Amino acid sequence: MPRQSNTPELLLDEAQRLVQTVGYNAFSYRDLASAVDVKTASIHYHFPTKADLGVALMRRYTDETLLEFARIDSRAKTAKAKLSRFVDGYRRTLANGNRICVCGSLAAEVNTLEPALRDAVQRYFDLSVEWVESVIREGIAAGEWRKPGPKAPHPAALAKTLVAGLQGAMQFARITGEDRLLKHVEHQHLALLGS
Amino acid sequence: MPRQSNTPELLLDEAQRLVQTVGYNAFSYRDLASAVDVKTASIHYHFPTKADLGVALMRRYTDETLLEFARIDSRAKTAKAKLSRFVDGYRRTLANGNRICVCGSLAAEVNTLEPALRDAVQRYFDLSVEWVESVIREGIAAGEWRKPGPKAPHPAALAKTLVAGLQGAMQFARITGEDRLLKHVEHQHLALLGS
DNA sequence: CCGGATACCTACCTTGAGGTAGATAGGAGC
DNA sequence: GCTCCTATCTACCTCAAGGTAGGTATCCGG
Repeated sequence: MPRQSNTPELLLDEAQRLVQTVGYNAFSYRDLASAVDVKTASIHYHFPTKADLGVALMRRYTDETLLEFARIDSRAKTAKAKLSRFVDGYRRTLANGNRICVCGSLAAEVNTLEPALRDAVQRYFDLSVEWVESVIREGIAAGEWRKPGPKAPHPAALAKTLVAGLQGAMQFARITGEDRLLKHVEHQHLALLGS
Repeated sequence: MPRQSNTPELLLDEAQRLVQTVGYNAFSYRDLASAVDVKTASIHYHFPTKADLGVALMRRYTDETLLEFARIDSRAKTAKAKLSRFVDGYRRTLANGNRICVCGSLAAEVNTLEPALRDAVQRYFDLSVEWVESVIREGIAAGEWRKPGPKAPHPAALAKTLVAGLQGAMQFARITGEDRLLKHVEHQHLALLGS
């Protein structure tokens, strides 16, 4: 028995997969147990309650997303390229077994979640919108896009509709099989920005 | 004991409210029973299984929506006015106790639903998109909006992103408290149409 | 006024949920 | 070699889920 097992990570992997495919309320410790091949009591050892597991999952998911933002910031040259990579993350998620965003899934059940978990979801959306908005402002400052006015909506509004639109598009696409929807959302926002 | 009770309707009312606030998997026959003040066995009398209740709910919800489309078609003069009324329906839903669309809620749990229920959700989205697309084509034909081209996306794409965007916006708005998001989505689509 | 249908009830079942108590195996440090 | 800690196990608990069996009250049509 190793002093440090990676069981918690394996459990979070499976929990994330299940949240993204069936939802938070629809999976049980038994599901996790059979997938990772441990007993449910062992899961309670690592995550005393399901809310603890949910919070741990959200922490990891948020950290990974912030890391991804940093990666995009350092590697993509233009604001347009940054947005494109951002949307591509959603596309890859959907392509990976018809998953949707963890927070898009939790958003639908938000009124059943522990406050700590609900707060984590809200924080994730806030961070996403904040980053997207900064990218939009950067693109405007760099002359890639036009300034807000009668034709171009404000960056704050565009950032929110992009994030919300992508979440909705993933759920919609998963049901209808529509595979170009995320691209449409991206292109429409680019068009509104004037590029 | 009346020969025809309205218990089924009351049950569907409460079931709909619960789907829109906590989700389909998060409410039980006990919840319905206590709200409508009957016993769970009576609910099984009207709706033998929960899937039956879900299907009945979707039938009613879809019928009401189609009726609403017909009302809009007969009362609104311009295509722009039609879209405005359409979006206003979502706005009213959200204003009514922070509810989201029944199908937006079910969409997140779609992989846990009985096939019949899943089909009903897909049909709802198909019907919505179909109607929105027809309104957009009507607006273009009437000269309200510009034809699809390099600047204006195709009606089919716009219809899908509008429906998906509104679904995402409702879920996003419910969490963040953002109240102008639906308007933003509407205005952005109008801008893309050139009005 | 009686038969049958409707709409409800009481009482119960099985399953699976989250969670707990306490025992056990095994590597790390003294 | 003993002890401690980590990680896991077996065995159990309570509760609530969806669902069923069978009874009963009420009303309507004949």
